[in-house]
Amino acid sequence: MFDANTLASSHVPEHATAEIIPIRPVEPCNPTRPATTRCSSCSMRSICMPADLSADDLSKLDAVICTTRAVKRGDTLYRAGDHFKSIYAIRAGSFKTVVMHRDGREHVTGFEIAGDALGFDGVCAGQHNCDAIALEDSVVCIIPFAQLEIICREVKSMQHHIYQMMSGEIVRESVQMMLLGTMSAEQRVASFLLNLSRRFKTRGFSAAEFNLRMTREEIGCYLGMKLETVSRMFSKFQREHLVRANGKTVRIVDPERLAKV
Amino acid sequence: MFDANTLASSHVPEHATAEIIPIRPVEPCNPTRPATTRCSSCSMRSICMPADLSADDLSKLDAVICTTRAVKRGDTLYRAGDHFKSIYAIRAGSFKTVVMHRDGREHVTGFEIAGDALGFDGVCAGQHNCDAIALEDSVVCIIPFAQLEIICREVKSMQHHIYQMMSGEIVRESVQMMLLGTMSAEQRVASFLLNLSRRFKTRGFSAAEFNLRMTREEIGCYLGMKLETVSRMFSKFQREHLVRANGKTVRIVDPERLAKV
DNA sequence: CGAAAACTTGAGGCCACTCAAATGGAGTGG
DNA sequence: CCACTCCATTTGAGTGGCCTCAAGTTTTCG
Repeated sequence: MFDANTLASSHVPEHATAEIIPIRPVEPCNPTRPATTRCSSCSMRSICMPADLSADDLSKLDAVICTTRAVKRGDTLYRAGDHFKSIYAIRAGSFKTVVMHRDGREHVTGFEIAGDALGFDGVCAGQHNCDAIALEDSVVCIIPFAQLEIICREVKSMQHHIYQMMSGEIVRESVQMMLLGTMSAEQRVASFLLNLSRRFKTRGFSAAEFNLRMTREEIGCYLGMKLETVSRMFSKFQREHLVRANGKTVRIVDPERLAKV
Repeated sequence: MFDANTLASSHVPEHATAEIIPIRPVEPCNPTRPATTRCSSCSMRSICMPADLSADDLSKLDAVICTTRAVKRGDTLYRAGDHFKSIYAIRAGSFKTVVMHRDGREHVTGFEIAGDALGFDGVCAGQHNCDAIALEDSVVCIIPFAQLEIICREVKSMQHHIYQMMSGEIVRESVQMMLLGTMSAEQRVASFLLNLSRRFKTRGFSAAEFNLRMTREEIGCYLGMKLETVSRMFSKFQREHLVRANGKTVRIVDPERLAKV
């Protein structure tokens, strides 16, 4: 088996593997064997698809989502301006989405990890609105949107699920706008760490300790501050025994007090 | 006829009516007659519905969207936590959407005017995520979401249109995140004015002169700055002959230079 | 292993905030 | 219609948080 969990774990650096605790059993990764990409047997299904699909519905999905794509660290899955054709479910790895202003200014609009979907921004204008860049070697399921629309006309729960996913993105973005509009640098970094923690936990990893796949600069660009400020906040939290940060490895020591910052 | 244009115009304060130039003919408003709310005859249709609906499709829409609701200035259309049942198309007037943090901090996530849709944030969790508050006496079309989903399974172009609207909201929010994350106070206010201008123009009003329905404080809360700073930027633009602002009345004198700020 | 990239920390400056006061405008009641 | 009140807006003065610039250290990766 070659599922998302296996891959995700296989990309954790050696020195940190012991700290990351997958709840689901981890099976050995066999990269020589072609990926069997079927929603019906995917361990990410509970995260990226509705729960109540029948066997019949699942076979429809399997017929549509039959290809995956590997994206190497630093490569783009799509760029702003690219023709929109598919959305992508992250099977393994992680991405950042970046919007660019005409004057060259960049802003990171989100970090997406295994189980997240990418690409809904392209439906509106028929072309993507941001760059999606892999933060590590990653694998995505390719979901042709036209075919997904057909399924959604046939399967009510799929239809509703897609609406929920898009609505969820709207809600997450509005929360992020509040963060950017009203919070201090200290509060933003605290929120960021707790948010990542919660998402890792949902996916069966440790909520307390994890590895950041993004640089301080990328975090800063996401939170609307400079990389030096991010670094200072990490140091501050460390001094206050809220967090232990060692480079990319982060341990949240006191989540309650961190939330109250 | 009792359409959105008529209403919108009827709410423009007397002293400003002459400045606002509707492109479509304005018909007299007759508030004693019940509103005939039919998509098939609504002048906002080109803004809030797909262009290529057949007569048959339109009659399906008319069967679903049969009620409107008047919301007085300052009243809420819905609140965060309210059970989600419908989305709303603004027929006349304008709204702000506000998210609130546990600690009482508020952030304005958007200003919506006639032709815009409201409420997609509720699909995700089955309850609304923000408050929608009328900035002036307004009228919305109520669109029960469950029934809209049924239409979307039957009418391909409606299905696609809803996806486009939600995607559009995702894109607008990501642009706003960039604004909040990377721009100076001066640039934010300039973007805000140009954005409003463009939207008024799309709806057949003057791009150069319009009335703000929101206070400086609400603008500041939307742009992530204090009301005093908003006021200072207005004054600054006035000194530089980019904008003429007199209270709520704004005239954009030099849009090109304003865009380059 | 070596070069490049990422990270940390310090010093000083600037933009937006806070606090304060005066002015203007809208709505209300006599 | 006017006086009054309340809220919104403008403007000024001073402060502080985050940015800029810089140097040194650590980590990553070919």
